[in-house]
Amino acid sequence: MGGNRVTLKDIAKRLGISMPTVSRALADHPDISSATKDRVREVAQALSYIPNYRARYLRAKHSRLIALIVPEMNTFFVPSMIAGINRVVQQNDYSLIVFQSDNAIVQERRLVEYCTHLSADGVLLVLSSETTDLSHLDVLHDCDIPIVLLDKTIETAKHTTITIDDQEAGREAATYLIAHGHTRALGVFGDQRQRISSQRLKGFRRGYTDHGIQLADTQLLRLTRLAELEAQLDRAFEEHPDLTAIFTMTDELLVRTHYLLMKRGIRIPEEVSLLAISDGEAPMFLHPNVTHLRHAGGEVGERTAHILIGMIEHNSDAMMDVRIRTTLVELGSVATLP
Amino acid sequence: MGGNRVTLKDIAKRLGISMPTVSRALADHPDISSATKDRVREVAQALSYIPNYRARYLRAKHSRLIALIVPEMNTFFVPSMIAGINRVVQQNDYSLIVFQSDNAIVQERRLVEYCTHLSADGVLLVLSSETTDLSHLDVLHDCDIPIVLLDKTIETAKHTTITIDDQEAGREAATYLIAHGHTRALGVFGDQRQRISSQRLKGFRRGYTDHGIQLADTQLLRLTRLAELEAQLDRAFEEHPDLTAIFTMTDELLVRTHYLLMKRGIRIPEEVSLLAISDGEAPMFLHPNVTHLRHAGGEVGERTAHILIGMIEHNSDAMMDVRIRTTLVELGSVATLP
DNA sequence: ATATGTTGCGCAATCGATTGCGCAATTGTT
DNA sequence: AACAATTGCGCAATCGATTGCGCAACATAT
Repeated sequence: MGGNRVTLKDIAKRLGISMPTVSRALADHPDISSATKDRVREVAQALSYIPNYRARYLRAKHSRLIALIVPEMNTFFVPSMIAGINRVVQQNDYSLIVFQSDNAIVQERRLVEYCTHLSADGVLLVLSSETTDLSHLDVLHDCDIPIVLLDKTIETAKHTTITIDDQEAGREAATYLIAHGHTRALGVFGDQRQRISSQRLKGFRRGYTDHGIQLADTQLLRLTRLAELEAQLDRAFEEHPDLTAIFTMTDELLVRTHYLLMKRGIRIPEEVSLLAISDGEAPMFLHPNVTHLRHAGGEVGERTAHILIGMIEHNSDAMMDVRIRTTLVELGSVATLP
Repeated sequence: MGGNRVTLKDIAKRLGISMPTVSRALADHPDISSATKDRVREVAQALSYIPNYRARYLRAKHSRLIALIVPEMNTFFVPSMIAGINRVVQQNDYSLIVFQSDNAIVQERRLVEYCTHLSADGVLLVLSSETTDLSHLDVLHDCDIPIVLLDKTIETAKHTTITIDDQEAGREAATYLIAHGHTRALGVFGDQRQRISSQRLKGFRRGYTDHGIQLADTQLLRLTRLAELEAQLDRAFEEHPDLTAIFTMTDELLVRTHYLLMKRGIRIPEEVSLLAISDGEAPMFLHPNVTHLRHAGGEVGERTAHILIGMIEHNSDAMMDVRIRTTLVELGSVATLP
């Protein structure tokens, strides 16, 4: 109930001047005398005036709003990625608004459309696992809203994407393990319908073949659901009782694999070494700390945000395909074999 | 560049009818003949018309937008809480927009104000650790925007809050440990300036005194930063070499405590038992699985969202103070002493 | 045939802030 | 003193969609 919001008109009436004058005074326009500006500011303060952004941005073409759509707020990676994005977005006087698609294409579509409703100035999108084509992004293009795909994407020639070089990271993992004598290893990967999973697997396998080692299919776990991990791992241990190392392509897989190793009473790294692609958080609270290829969410977020803001402000629609390199963090989970 | 957005006027012009008619046709207003409606819908489709929400909600008083402000996207709890909120929000045809205050009161203030700019219909707020009074929420009240505080709050008589019964949870933890013979225990708590920390500690201590056991101050760790944990834990083990159980008040503290126990080579639960208040995720990837008082983020989120939407739609400003009960999940980390 | 009711649509105002243009009052120039 | 330039401000239009009201055209009632 209570008094409706204070508007420019209220301030104008109170001072016996016109709305435009008040508007310009608050915007520090040179046409307005400083005496008037002071009086306006004082009254605005007293009435605790709050500008109506809907009205303001009805005229302006921009909204200074950047939207981020993620499949879900995962435990790992996503939080730090959001933090990184947020940092850059705020430094540039934009506001970040975060949506969650619940890994459902229908919701992703709905949210993308909603971004146009809000007239977001730009959109950051981490694709849902259901997304197989990008035609639902056309509306954004119609509205001239730049978009950047990050982390989880699919192949595209039309949109700017920012990922790590997944294949290269997989290969590096393999090379590292081989360099430490682990010729009999196991790789744990996610759903192969996702580019991120298939690329990392591909790189990992190639890393081994490059050194003349063929990995059997049973050495490359492909999980469609996390729940399958235990059974698949059991089988792998049965078929390859002599394996000396395990590589996991994400933190989610890492913590669960680590758990299952503990459960089996396997000592790390004495009996089995462990290597992961990781955000860097989980490796620090697992014992021993896990050697990993660091793929920092914060950095990905920051770079992505910079690029999007560049696109917004320079109105550029040049397509880019940025690959962020991972860095090796050596901790205590990989043993060197003779 | 390129064609600006399609507006009602474009559709009207194309059909030789007026804007209001188009508007009403799209809104399925009874005044409009179904023949006209069909033609309008067809053209709207063809031109891929997208309504401008800024303009629409400039007149309407509401925006169907609900804002959530969290200190940070933590690894634990927050993600599932957001998921829970999102579920209810969407069911009720609102959109959730998430902001992050980075645990800074200045940003929290800025974001609260931004909610008024956006004319959000309601605000959910998890207080930053720096927040000690709630005067910055007055602007929301001025704009008649209902607000609900959740999870991390401070004492307030003015605002609806939803938390778990922190003190009771702390007491239950103590009671459980005592019931299993753990008379010499250690509690690990966060910054005591936060209600959530002080209440849980208070309850835990009281749980022990209720059974005639006085806990020494060195048995109640109060961390202002996570980095202090190792040193404090070391000291505690020195002073209480005979302790048999550790309770951690959050997941963050749990995973790090678990790590430090592993590092010391302490076996759980044979040598030291472990109990936590937890979201339920971390306990499943630590070995052995950790017995905990379940404090599910999803449920908190859902209930909170329901309450806020109720406030929005019934325009009620009745103050509530909801306490959600935790449930005990017994896994393998607490031994029964003789 | 006149009065009354209904159907379908348009006019104009409105939401709150911004902006191009014009105009009066003041200051400066020669 | 006459003219030009500057200063400070207001009028009115604008952004895009919505809504109260009015008004034709047609159907129905008496």
